[in-house]
Amino acid sequence: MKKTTLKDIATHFGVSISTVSKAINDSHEISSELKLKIQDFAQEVHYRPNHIALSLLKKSTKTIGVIVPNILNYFFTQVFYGIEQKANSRGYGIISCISDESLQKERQTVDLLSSGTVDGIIMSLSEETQAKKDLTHLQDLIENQIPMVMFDRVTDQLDCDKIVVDDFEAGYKTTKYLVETGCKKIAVISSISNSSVGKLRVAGYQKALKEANITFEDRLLVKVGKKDDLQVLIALLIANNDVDGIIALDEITAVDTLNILKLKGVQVPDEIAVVGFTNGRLSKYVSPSLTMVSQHGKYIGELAADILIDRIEHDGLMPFTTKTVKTTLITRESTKNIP
Amino acid sequence: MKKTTLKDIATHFGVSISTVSKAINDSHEISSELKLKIQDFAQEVHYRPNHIALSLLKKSTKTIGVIVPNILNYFFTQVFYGIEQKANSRGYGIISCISDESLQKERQTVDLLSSGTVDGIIMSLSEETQAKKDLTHLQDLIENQIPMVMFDRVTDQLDCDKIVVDDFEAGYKTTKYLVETGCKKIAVISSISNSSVGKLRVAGYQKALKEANITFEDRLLVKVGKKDDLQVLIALLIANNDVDGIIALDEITAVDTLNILKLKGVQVPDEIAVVGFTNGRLSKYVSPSLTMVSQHGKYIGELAADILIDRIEHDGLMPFTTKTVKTTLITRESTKNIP
DNA sequence: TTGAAAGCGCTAACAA
DNA sequence: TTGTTAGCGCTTTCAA
Repeated sequence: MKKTTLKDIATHFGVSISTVSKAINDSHEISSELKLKIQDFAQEVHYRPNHIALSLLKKSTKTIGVIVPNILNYFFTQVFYGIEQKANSRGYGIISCISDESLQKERQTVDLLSSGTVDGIIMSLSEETQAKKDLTHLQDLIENQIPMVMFDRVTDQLDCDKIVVDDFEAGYKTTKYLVETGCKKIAVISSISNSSVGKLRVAGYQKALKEANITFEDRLLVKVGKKDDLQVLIALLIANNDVDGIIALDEITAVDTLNILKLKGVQVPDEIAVVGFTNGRLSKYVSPSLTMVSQHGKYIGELAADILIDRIEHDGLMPFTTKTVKTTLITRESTKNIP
Repeated sequence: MKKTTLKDIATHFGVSISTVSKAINDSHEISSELKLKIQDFAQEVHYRPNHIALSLLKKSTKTIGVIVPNILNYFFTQVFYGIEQKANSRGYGIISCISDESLQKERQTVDLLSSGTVDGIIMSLSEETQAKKDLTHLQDLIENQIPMVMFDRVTDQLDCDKIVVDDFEAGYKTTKYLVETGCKKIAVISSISNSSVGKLRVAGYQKALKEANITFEDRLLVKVGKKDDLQVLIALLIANNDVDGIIALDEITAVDTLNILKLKGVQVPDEIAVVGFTNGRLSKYVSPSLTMVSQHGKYIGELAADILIDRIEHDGLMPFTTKTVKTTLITRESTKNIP
């Protein structure tokens, strides 16, 4: 038993297709008697209007495309969740793509989405895209007038709505907090040193240092690559026995750092305080539990969906906006209290 | 500048639409001269065939629907990732829905997907659906001949391909392992006691007990609900000072249990060993690191996608199969070694 | 080598 | 109150 169409119903009743269409859409043009019969029958055979046909006709698919670089990252999972929730509540489905931090896959994905499949796109740039600064695929998108909102990993090169985390302020705030709790030598461990996000956090960190009259030292800015051994880098970092605070720019690094410190017999937070970014599931379960910067992923997702759908529906020659979402510092056991 | 269509190109060259179509599809029917001109132009204006129109024509959307109960659960995230990867590599997009453990949302979602949007569906039942045993929405799906593969939380009531984790064996294996490391009083803490999955794990646990000549005690089977206080339940459980092993049926509960035990000054694993289900990110970062049962989420996702796409493409009156994926016990510090 | 026409499933303007 | 027609963008016979 294949999908029932209007035509099937029409022939069944010996009426025209448009009559059935109208009946099913409860049009006043149809006699209530016929309408009832048709509606009952439609129910019976589980008639569902073909979404594809409607999309073609209306030139609107009621779905939005979402491209995230990495779904296993809790922040992105949260954003994704927020988007799904909000989109759904506003009657949109979402087709989701994971760029896997790869430019090539991002391109392929954009290609797929730009062929009429979605009414708009929400995305965050892949690492590779940010590194290589190749945005042609996205420029095409914008030329083609496909509404897009970018979040978190955005770029100035593109004209569209954006939502960014206030990473500068987050870096600033975090550093300032550490300073206030008495830290004098604060290091940063970054696994994302060539992303816009990473740079902003470091800039905020530097500003806070300056305000506290602490001179920035290059050796305190630790960049870890995929194949670097964090353990070695940290050993090096704390060899002088002077570092008393560490800011890790992602959750895993934060937890790793914590464990390495514990392993080395360093007291956290008394000897070294630790703060991490992304308030995921790990942070509150380790001990000592980690003070973290929450980026409010779910909220960002909801916001992105709202902005995109607003633009799709009321269209809009509204100017593009960039919303900045402030982070929240969630203090736990890995930092000392402000005296 | 809106989307270019075949018609636009046709009028631009003063030829017919079908000519353009053929030219773009590199048909031999068209003179290579014209073909080249058209292809070049198409390139220039970024022509992309409208995916929706093609779907309507071909009655195939090249996308599959995925319904997971809860994306914030690491196991599901992993499965999701596996599906995305595999589907993508086979030329399919995925439209994703989160049922949020709610029957109503699952129904709504199935509704959306069954209107021609997808060529097939991969899903895991929501908690509520399993509890209420209301499967009418899914029966409709199957009647409508929409290929579906269920994973993890499946049901006997539905005739389709299935992938299950060997939860019985996992429960058995885990318990047996604890017994072999010397545990005599093994408790189970279950947050999913009315799911098929939970029941199977407990059954495996009971079998292992029996084989070890340990009588099953009801008080050792702790069911925790959403609003129960785990701390109280555990206090109660270990009041007798005889429990020496705990199996937690999900990751969060495992970590919580571990922390509560540590808080109470219980030595893990010496006094009480702890094993948890779902080898997510938490387990290896807590200390002592947790021995966990890995369900191979990503693999399950890939498998599901493969099975579904095979069925979609070679169609198939092939009989439905149920694949069972064995779990792996990843031993870490929270359990003792087998002597 | 090119084009006309039909049709995928549906809606909407217009006729009857 | 019902039906006819055109058309969304595309492919595919079949005819020219």
